[in-house]
Amino acid sequence: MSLRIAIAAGGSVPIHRQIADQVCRALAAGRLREGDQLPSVRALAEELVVNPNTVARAYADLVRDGVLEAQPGKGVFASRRRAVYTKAERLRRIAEPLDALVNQALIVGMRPAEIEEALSERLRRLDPGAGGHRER
Amino acid sequence: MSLRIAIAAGGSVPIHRQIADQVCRALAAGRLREGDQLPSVRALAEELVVNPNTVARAYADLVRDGVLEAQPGKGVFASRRRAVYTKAERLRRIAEPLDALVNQALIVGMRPAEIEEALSERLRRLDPGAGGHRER
Amino acid sequence: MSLRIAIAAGGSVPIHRQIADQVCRALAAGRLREGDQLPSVRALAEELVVNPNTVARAYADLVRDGVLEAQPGKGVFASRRRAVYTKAERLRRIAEPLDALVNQALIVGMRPAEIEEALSERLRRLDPGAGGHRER
Amino acid sequence: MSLRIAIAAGGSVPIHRQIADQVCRALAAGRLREGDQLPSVRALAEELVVNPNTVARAYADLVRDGVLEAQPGKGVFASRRRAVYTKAERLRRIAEPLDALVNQALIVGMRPAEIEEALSERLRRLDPGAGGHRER
DNA sequence: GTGGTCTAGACCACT
DNA sequence: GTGGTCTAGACCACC
Repeated sequence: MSLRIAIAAGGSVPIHRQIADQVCRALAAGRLREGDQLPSVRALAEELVVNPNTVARAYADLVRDGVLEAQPGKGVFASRRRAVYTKAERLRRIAEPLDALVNQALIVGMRPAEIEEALSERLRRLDPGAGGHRER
Repeated sequence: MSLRIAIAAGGSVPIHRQIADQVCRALAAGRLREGDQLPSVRALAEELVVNPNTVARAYADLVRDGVLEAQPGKGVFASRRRAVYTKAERLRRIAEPLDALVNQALIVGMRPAEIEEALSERLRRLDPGAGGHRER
Repeated sequence: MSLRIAIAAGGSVPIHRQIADQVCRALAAGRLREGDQLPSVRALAEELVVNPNTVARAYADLVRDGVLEAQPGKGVFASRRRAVYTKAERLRRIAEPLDALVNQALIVGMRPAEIEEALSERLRRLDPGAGGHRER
Repeated sequence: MSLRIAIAAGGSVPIHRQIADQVCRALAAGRLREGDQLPSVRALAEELVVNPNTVARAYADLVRDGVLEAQPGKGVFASRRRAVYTKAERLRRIAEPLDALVNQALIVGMRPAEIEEALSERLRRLDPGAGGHRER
């Protein structure tokens, strides 16, 4: 399965958010294309060893945001209308997590160069490979 | 003394975290210097229209991280000696917000180089001159 | 599972600190092992006849120090990977209780050798034959 | 004056406790002998740049414990009846700070050998000469 | 006046 | 059910 979703149970990020994020990333990386059908709620829940409610919640959030489309009786599909942001809009949308990162880094005493290095290292480990978080 | 702390009530970020973050930013920006006294728990609580407990928690968290020092009966002060972690521990402590940033950036369609540029720009705006020299 | 936590109400040590300390001791003594689930906040609060907030604070402090891990909706668990400080930071973090011990020992008339012996004896009683650190 | 009291303002130990502790240590080290007169509350307060109330509190606590004796109109003197503890009693009296030290050390990840080394180092930096007049 | 602790009770998000 | 947050109000120790 090309979704390659990994759940990090130890962290503080809600599981439904992790699923939603990684679906979006699969979409952005091209592993999931417009119109593709996603695994059923129950199938994905079983694969991830997670409560079906949690998967349903993730799908519902994405449908609400227009990322996915639900066709009752058929399944859930990647939406055909993908949002495209201007550069300014992209920057605005990452402003909050960016601030959070910088703040936390300053608290633990990191210098700017070290923060940039940490980001580079993190991006290097991305690839089309599995989703970011370590597994437990 | 104006720390210019603003609370975003609607957001999902806890109030005590918002306070702590903005104290750190004031420290990093030089608006708050080592040894400076912070507003009292009660005063800041009244100014922000927030429960004193919430401010106390923000302060307590920063004291635990070595950013502030509390002298009961006197007040709370910006610490001189910042806590020192090993590099591995520093990385561990920013892993979560770093992942959050990368996730969000990928979702909105940013490429690695653009993410790094956004971070650099953010850091440049933060740094008042790297060593105590402000105002150029 | 019995953590055998006992609260000394009359003393000057805060309750949340007593709880945190005894969780650490259970961890060091092997009564609590990595990955084990701890009693829920509400359950432990009821058992100790203490406000849930107080237990929550003890748990939260240990989570911040990397001793425990909290999974909202699931429970609190003993962490696998302990926080790592530099040696200097470790010394800084025990400086205060170390001074308190030496002060008290000198007050009651103990000589250095006797203090060291008391510590050795205390450590021996703590570590039941685990002739070293535990590794994963 | 041979009391050589030093106040650490940054720590969490109350100032009156610091004063009382160091009077006891001066007594244990022989720098202060039975029957000696102590500096007046106001004199010591001025010397330490501390509120007189704080010094008075320290003296009062020591009088209550029988370490000092107050002679109204004359001053405060080191008590002639110094308590002598059996070894078991000494151990009992340091049990609490000893536990606090061990707990904190375990939290920050120190191994037994490292804790003992830290104590030795701390003791080495002490005033030598219990019962003598040796000054540093 | 200051910070620190504890209680009580409420609400939220997650599973 | 779980943990997390916030409010309200009280009490304490310290300076």
